[in-house]
Amino acid sequence: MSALNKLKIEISEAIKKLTQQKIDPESLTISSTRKEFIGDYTLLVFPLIRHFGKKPEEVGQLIGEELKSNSEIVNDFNTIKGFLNLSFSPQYWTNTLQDIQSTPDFGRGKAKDKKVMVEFSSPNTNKPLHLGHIRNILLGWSVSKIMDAAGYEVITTQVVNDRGIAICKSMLAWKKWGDGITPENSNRKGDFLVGDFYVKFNTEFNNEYAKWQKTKTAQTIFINQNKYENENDFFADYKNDYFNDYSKLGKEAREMLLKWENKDPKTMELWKKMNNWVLTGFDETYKELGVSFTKSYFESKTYILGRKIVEEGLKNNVFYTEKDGSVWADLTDVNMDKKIVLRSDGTSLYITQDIGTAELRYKDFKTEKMIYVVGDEQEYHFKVLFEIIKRLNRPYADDMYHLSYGMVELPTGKMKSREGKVVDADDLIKEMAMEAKTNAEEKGIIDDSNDEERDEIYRKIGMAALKFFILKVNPKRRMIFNPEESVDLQGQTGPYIQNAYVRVKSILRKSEGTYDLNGYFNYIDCNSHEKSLITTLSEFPYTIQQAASEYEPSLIANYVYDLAKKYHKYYSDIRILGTDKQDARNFRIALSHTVAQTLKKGMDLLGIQMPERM
RNA sequence: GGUCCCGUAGCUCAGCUGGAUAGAGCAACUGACUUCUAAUCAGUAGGUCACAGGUUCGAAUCCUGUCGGGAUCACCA
Repeated sequence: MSALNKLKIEISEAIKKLTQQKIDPESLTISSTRKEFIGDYTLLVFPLIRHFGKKPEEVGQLIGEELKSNSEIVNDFNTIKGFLNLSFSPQYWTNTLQDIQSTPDFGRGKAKDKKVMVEFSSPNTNKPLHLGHIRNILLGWSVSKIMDAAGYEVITTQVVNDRGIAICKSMLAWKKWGDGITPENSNRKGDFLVGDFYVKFNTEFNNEYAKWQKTKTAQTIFINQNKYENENDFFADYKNDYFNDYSKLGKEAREMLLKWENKDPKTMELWKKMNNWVLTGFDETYKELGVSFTKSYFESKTYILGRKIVEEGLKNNVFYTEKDGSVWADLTDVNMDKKIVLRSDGTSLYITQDIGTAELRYKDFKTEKMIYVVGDEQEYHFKVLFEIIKRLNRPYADDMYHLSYGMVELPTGKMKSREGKVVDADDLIKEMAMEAKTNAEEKGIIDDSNDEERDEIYRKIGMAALKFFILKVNPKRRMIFNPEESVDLQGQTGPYIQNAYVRVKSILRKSEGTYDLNGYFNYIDCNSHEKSLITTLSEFPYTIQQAASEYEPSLIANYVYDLAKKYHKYYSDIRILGTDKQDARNFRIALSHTVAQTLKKGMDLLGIQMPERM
């Protein structure tokens, strides 16, 4: 990039010389020249013609001649219509490669002296992590890596929803039908075991509900409403009311929640036990995914937070009290509704909790920037939350962002964990590694390593396929995930990029001791592949900054793919080691080496590891 | 109904602040491994960028409207 900036300044100086007009170098549009034309970079002259009062081609000609005689970088040019194609001096390319190669942390932004918190995952403790969580976790982790590379200090957090009616359902079912089963005595992973009972509860509840629907009470209720004509439609919609008003199981679950809130010792004991099963299970899954958290927050400890801030806000007229004692924020002046922040009985809500958690995190880490990775169904919630925090005048209020992403659906429709209709994260991870293995065995590759090493490689390949598949698309898009078909190992995929890296590693192994990574500085014979690779390499820092400012891992994914693609092409077109000229050989190896390093760094930003061979 | 997101090749997706003939991958068909790893490369075919207007020298990109898909609008989380 620095060379491009230099070029822009040279151009603006040339324009000044020719027209006496000052032009902001940043306003110039320069892009790499399309391969159909001769040149390396292209300046768009259309926006400049008004300063000259001449035709685009004449303007291009004038600027081109000026650059050719005075610029350090440009040594030739041609104009086509309003496009000024500039060719760079041979030395430019070796210099640029040398710059990149000699910068160990190439790509990293300057330290920004600002802490950013990324919250992601945030699971419930009543069931295992599934495909939906995977998208959330991968996005969150990648964004945190990107922020880090862009120069922020990053804190990763999750808020574990370990309380409420859902976990009580699992607890109740375990008590009723569990017969003392544990992860240890059943050899079932803890989060799955608890999830089994969540499903069990719902199955039993549905049975109970189905029976009840035939009773006189139920039929009377159905007849007395006039919204639904169809009985099934009505009862589908009435489920929640049934749970709260008539269900025996519902009543038991609510009683359990009440006991929990009153800290009944036996209930607390069971709750702690089952939560631990789940959390231990989650940790394993996180480890498999390669993610970790600076700190985990638990709702059981934070759900009362925020009330104090609400009281403070009441004094400052951010909120007002209704007649029944409930507390509200009136956001109608910014086109939002009124929002309740404290119930009439004084208890807090989801939003109250979020206000409190944000404050707690600020106290813990002094994070002035907060990113919440949460599904797009909560967009309105976060809009409201951010507005309220702004009105409360918190120090972190100005830099809060909801990274919202679309739902992951199966070909059969939405996932429903209550019905057990999900793709579990663990299963998916295993399947991916299996597929990588099958694929490799069919091809008969990876021979010179032992079983353990091989399994590790398959795991890396499988995870790369999965992670890349999810991260390469814009988060806002909904995605339909077909477990059988979605994740390829060929083409625009994680393994494709790993393969480019592995090819370089293989070359380096084969040629060890026969090259000098610094022995090419006078080499001036770059071909078009090499120029294109160097250009792409030099865009890495810019891509990171852009990905950070847009919270967009897909930009990195596309960048890395582009670089790998160019390298594969280069590799098949030119034999890296097939030259006797020492400086050419050094140059090609150094270039390959730098590409490999950049691929590795880029993939790391996606949370993807590189194997040394595959 | 209000607000927000999405709509680009049969399928999955790129397309940066408007710029040259809209690009990849998968699937289909052709070719290339005695030569640095073929999880690769080269090629053929596949497009009314949902639709209609507008702004501009120039629009997939910006604006308005329409259509289609989704989300959301709780004293649930």
